[in-house]
Amino acid sequence: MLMFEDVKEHLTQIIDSFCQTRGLPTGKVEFRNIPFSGEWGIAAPLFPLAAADPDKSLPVPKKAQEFAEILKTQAEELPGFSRIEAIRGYLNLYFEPHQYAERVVSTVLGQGKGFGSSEQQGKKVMVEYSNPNTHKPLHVGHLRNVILGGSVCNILEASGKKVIRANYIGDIGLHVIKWMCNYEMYHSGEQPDADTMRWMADLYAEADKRFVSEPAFEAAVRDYFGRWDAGEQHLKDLWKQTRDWSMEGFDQVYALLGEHFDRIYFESEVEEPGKALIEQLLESGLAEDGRPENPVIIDLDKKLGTNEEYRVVVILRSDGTSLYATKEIPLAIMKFEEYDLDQSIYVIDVRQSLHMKQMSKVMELMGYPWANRMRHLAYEIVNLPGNVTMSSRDGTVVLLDDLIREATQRALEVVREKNPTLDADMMLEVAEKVALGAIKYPMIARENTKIVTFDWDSALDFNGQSAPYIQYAVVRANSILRRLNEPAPSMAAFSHELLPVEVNLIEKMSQLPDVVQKAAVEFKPSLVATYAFELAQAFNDFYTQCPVLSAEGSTRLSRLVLVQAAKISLENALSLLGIQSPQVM
RNA sequence: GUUUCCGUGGCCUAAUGGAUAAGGCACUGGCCUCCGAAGCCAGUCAUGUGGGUUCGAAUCCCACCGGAAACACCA
Repeated sequence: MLMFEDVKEHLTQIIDSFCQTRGLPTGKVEFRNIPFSGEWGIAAPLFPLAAADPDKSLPVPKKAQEFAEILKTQAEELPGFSRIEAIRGYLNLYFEPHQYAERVVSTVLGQGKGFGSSEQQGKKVMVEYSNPNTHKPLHVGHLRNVILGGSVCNILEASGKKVIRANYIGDIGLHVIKWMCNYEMYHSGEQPDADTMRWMADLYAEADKRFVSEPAFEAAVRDYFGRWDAGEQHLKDLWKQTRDWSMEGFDQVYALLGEHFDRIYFESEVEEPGKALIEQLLESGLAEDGRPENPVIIDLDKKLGTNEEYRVVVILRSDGTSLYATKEIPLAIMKFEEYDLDQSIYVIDVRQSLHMKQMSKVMELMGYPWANRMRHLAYEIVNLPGNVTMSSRDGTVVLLDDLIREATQRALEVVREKNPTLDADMMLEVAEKVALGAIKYPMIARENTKIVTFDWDSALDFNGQSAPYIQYAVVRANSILRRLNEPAPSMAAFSHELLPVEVNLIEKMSQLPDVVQKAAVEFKPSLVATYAFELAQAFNDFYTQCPVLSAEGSTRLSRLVLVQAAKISLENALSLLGIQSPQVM
């Protein structure tokens, strides 16, 4: 509870002086929330203190209870608590509910959109994410990366970091050559239609199919690759044009998802610097040249004296062409030189863990002091039911385009049914917000290291633990405020008897700043996703049990400000997840 | 073979080493003359196995079982 540091400090002083008189070490006691609902306070488990007592005449739980009872009498002078109890080795302090309700609600209302965020501390962090290949479609697997990366950026910003959103685009390679070759042979002169993404994707699928099934086409592609390497101008022009189309398609999707980037890196711009670096690595003796038979490698285990831990990195093919690692090395350097980063984060799926570990080690061996400030944020992939990995080759991918379209269509049907009086534009706007929320939420609502299984039924389910459930709570709150025929009060005293559901709602709201901090430190948007759902649950409990507009006098006023604060908290939590809140649905 | 990740009700997930393991889906039965039923209430069912550390373990350590992944010219 970030908002009640002063209370904790007082209590800490009491406990510390108790420790000093008994000859016990200080700083052993940490506070936690009381896990029972309906009451509101902090708890101090005294077991660590009891275990540290050299006097072992009593078992730890009994001693903890004894300490709790002594501390209870000493803490009773503290203001602001309605009740203090010593039970089962815990010292529980229950807040005076009205006072703290006012404190929480006025903080939320005072900070508004900033509630949950902390002040800037000047630390600079780059987050690289999304990283699509041009000329290829985006599918549901890419979605997890974009949503996770974007959300991590939001959360880091809210925690007080300066964030640079970076995107590393794969704009060269076999996939690009295949696409261009197929285009020139079968679609020469054609232009993308309004749905650029889709058009590019269809042509890519066609090219890939020909590549594996038509030997003549495969031969043509190889010929193309040769001409590309020779630097034929015509191909460069075509490449630039088609890459632009692909980038336009990405921009459409990013706009729809609400994502933006501060810095775009292209693979093509780091290829030559990479090759130059390889020469340096060979001169310094770090790399070994096996050409022409074998590739250029760095044998990390040999250099470090480790055994099967870092393995071997291949940094240049035996024919002298570049690889992933060739380009990663200059890119990492460029980032730190350009931005003087405190941290450089890579949102990349878990299968590249070894590779990321190797890259960081290579940087260290090259003598860069920032090598240990690179961090791989690994996440598990998105599977299909039955543990089937999505593969563009097997045609098992679920295209992002199709998913968004289908979800929006479904959402539109529901909106039309629930809210038939809305005009058509508004219906579509609401349907998009609901659909996108529903799609995004499962991508970040579980731990990064757990596999997400995609299936259409649950992706299009707008009930239960889902974004629409949380959005619905916002809409309900908004509905109350909309029906109010007078200006909403800016603040009110909480003098009525608070029901347990009101206390729970207020307590949940108060936790947002803590949740954001923790999510930022651990790079876990899932904590915010879970929190947002619990907050919505707390609001729904409140909504069903506490009449607002029909309540009397001060109860009505205090509930009105509570509704406003709850709405702000819900919207802020959703916004950190990259999910928008409709006002009606 | 080496290494990493994951094992919690029928299914999916949650729980700074702390109190009675929390929700969602599905299923069954209730709740709209009352601020929006995309909601609420009620019911059945769970920490892979065996050790260890600890006052206390779903959580930390070891072993095993089961699943996934990575490990020299894909990214």
